[in-house]
Amino acid sequence: MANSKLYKGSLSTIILKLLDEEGKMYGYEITQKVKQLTKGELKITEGALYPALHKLEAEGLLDVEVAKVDNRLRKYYKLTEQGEKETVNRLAELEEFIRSMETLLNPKWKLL
Amino acid sequence: MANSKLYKGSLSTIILKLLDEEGKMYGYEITQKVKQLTKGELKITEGALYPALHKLEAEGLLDVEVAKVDNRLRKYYKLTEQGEKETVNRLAELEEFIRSMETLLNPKWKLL
DNA sequence: CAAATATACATAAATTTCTTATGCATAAGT
DNA sequence: ACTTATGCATAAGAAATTTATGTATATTTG
Repeated sequence: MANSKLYKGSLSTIILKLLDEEGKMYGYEITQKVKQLTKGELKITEGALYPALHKLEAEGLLDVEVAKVDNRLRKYYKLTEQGEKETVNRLAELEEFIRSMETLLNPKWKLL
Repeated sequence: MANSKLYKGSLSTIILKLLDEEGKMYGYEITQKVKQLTKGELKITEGALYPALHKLEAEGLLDVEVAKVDNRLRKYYKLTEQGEKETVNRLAELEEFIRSMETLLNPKWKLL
């Protein structure tokens, strides 16, 4: 996998948001969903994803449930109650960041 | 200084964009400008800013010019020709990232 | 006028987060 | 048979930042 440009810090928020929308997902599914939704612009690498999932779980924001499909293992993650609250916070933070970036990138202030 | 949430990777692009708009700026001025434009949402710390400026200079994207104002030192930075080209690229990348994030955060896809 | 704040640069240690490189295993396509 | 897709995982290294300092001058404030 080559370039993706994720801007460090946004990954866990993306995960939380997807789980909030989809209810439950497993790791591989998340990588494919992000690739599909962003038309290949964002590629979540496994080396980033799995540690991130484990961390979110350790923080008590995710619950895991193991399933076996076609003799292959899947680990389904879903938000805990605490995870849902934290999702709200992180989304607000990320959206605030995006608004700030747009302010900087669309310099209406140049006119002032 | 407390929270700012810069999302690693965006700092150098912010610097390049500001210099593209303002022509030339010195470090401290950049921190204040970002704080002002984002109404305090984004705070560039000095520990991040100065190494970033030095790196951009080392990469040949910035030129420096030292000035003394009120017996205090200022290092004015401005884009080199190469810096102007690179600014275009990095802005495009960052805007692409923002579009991707908005796709993920505003799930019209939930309706599909 | 002494102390605090603002201006202005800088660097180093530690932390966080990610990339790259592996590794294992099963299923499906060619 | 071989490659690609599915599915998990970890470790080493790189990159970008935070936090903590350090130095120095100017201005504001009690």
